[in-house]
Amino acid sequence: MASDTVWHPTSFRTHTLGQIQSDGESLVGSEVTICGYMEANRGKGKICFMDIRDGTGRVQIFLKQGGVSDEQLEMAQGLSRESTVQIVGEVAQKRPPKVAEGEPTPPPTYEVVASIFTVLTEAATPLPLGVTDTVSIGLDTRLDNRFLDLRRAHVNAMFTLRSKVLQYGRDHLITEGFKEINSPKIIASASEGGTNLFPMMYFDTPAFLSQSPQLYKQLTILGGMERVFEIGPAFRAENHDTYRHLNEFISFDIEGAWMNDDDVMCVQERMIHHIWSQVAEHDQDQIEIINHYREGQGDEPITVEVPSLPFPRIEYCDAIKMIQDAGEEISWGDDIDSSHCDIIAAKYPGFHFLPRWPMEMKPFYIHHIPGDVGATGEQLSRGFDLNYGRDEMTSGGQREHNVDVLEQNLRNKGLDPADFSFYTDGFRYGAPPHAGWGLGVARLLMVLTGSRNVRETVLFPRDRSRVTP
RNA sequence: GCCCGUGUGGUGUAGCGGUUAUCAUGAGGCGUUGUCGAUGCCUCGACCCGGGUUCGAUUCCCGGCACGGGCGCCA
Repeated sequence: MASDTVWHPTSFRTHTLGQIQSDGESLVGSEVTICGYMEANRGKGKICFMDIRDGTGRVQIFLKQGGVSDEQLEMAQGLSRESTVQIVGEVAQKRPPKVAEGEPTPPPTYEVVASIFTVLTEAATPLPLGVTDTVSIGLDTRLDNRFLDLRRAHVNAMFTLRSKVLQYGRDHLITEGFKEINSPKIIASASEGGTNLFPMMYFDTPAFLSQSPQLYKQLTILGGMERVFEIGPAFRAENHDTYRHLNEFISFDIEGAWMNDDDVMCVQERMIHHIWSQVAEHDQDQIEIINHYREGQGDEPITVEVPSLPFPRIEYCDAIKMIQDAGEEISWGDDIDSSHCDIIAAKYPGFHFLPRWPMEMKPFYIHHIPGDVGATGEQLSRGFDLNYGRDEMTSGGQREHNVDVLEQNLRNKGLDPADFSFYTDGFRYGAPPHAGWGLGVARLLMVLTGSRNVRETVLFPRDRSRVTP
């Protein structure tokens, strides 16, 4: 729980469980009203111990005959796990658990001795998945029952970290003068050829779900906003089905005026450095929760290693050579696929940029400097990727700001400039050189949390076969 | 879309041409208990669907569906 959070009392509780854990000493003897999910209950007969959990922590409730009514005691003892309860009671120091000879005495912890016990809602049994059970659970079962899966400590920690990552990234960009924007997600035409779009009807007009804020963030730059960013959804109707692809994902996008590809790569590495530093400084508790779970599963613990700056830059030409030297069949102009990325990742296991891709492989809006050619004399672009290990995190680059070149690029891709007039018109009245990138939030979270599947880091993932819940 | 694999209690698993279908977790009951991975005893709960081979199929074969892994695709 963030120490600077102010938890105001609500109609249902005077204190959070986190407050009782952390401020227990000063609360001893005072009456509190608390709420939570019942995680476990022990004891029959004259007493009952109950562990309850809310979004901030866990506390033990002690119920005894005479302390609460017999009816309430019986209800507590027979209550199913994950039922929600409300307790009025007095904070007390827990009796320390028995420790083996020679073991250090644990620090004092606090419990609530109940005087009024109320069941808010009773959970059905059996649970579709055990919130505290140690058995592992298939991802499909978890996603079908995400509302329960999310109650598991390490899953909750993952999404707490996700929130923090977005917060730190946002904070950093704001300190560099970026302003947050929102662009439309219902669009009339493709942002470019290639990617498949989800079609829809916008009243009587055919329309699509947006695959990228690309063209809109550029129009905002042309409008003089100088530096902008957006955290929003992108939709792609691709038939891919892998651990790292989804059909709806959250993209962290920036665009800045008077910048080239090198400049925005620097923005990106500073931002990632800031996020990792902040997590390492403030969120070790969440990392430890995840590691506690990983330990139980026999997985290596994760560590937040703040990457050093600058990130390595491996230009496309050098990457191709590196792959060829490893004995792979690849030639200039080929895409660098996952198995090739493994070769690069062997030498550069962390974050690394891959700048200067061939112009013919990049979309029409990417800038190129005429005469800036690769080893084979082919035109290079000012587009780049950011990878972590084998996985692509980001695509970015400097954008073409000359409208004549832009229209020629469209024609070179077999597209009709007339279809993009809503976009190209923005360049006719003075356009600053500018650059930007789009970062996959879920993929970044995979790196941070050690997840092996992107679905783990998305609350309700949308893949080729899943639209519910 | 292609290739490979898997489908067994609520959950996660073991196993087999004829079994009382294994274990863990869970659920229900009784007892004990300032417990804390509560505990002792008892009980409950499963072979994805359809077809075929066979005296007999959860097991073998075919099809379907679902899921997993890999690839392709992908700003």
